[in-house]
Amino acid sequence: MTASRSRRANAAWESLLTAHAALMKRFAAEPIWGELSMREYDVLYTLSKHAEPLRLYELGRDVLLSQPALSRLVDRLAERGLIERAADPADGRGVRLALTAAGREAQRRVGGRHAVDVARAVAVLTDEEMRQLEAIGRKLAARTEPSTPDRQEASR
Amino acid sequence: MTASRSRRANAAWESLLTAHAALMKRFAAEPIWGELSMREYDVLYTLSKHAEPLRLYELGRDVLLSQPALSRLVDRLAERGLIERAADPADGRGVRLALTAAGREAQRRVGGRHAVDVARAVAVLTDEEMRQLEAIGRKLAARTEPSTPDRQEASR
DNA sequence: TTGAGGTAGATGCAAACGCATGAACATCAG
DNA sequence: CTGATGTTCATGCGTTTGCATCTACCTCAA
Repeated sequence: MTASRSRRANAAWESLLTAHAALMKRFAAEPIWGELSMREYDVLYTLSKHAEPLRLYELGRDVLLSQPALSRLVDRLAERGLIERAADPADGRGVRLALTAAGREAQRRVGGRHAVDVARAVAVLTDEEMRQLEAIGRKLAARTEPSTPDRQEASR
Repeated sequence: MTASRSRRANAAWESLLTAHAALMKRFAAEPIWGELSMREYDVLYTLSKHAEPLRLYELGRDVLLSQPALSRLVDRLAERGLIERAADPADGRGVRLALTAAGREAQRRVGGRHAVDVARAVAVLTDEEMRQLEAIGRKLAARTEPSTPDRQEASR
């Protein structure tokens, strides 16, 4: 990897970070969330994308939260009747998480309003840029297998 | 705004969110951070980008953290000798925040290692995509003035 | 079949966070 | 000059988070 390519990569990542922070703040300031925090909405949204119940660790892939924090967040949402926990018949350790009717309704209600704000914020991009961003995000999120396996031992 | 454009905008934003979460997790798992949390590094990095001391609220624009949380994070970094707080002579309310020598050194040490990981993660993109991402991020972060000023009153 | 090692999720606890609010200063109309 | 309003940062307090660890279960070689 050349130095200029590394510099460009870091500039691109910083740009993504800045945009993420700026838009997250803008969205958080919108009066659309009702009694859901953005993180809670994130969990409900992730569940709403899947027809099948999700395992906790599957949720954890999408939500930027530690496993214990996610476990307790799911706790609270279950106590509030928005999520249903069920034991996984195929794996005695696991749980199957699904939206309840109330949870789905809450996700739809908030999600509809949030989508409007997202569309407004992203509207500064051209259609072409939106397509580019979607493609770039997909490539970045795709797990790259460790090209240098000895990185594992490089731990402190 | 057409419905298809809104859908594309939301897909693009979700793609950005997913990439952000995936890469943040990957970076957090790297054994490069020493005694700095990623948020602490973020603050040190932001300060390192500016020659002049920063005000707390200026830091807050870049760091995704509430003002009280940022105030206390700065507290801790100052106690550890990485940041210097000084009263702002031009504004009795404000503080001027700057890296100490130790803070700059810590930022450089961790930043150098982190940049390698960033470059590796972003290397899945072509040069052209890196440029696109940088441009897109810049456009998204640029504050769009409220096109519909009556949104202010639409608060609950 | 068994037991060693791995994985999924829950829990104790200290640290950190967000919300509401306070204190100090700045600004500006009258 | 003065008081009303806005801004900047700090602090009290209840909630949430992360780290370390625990329990329960799964997997698989011997």
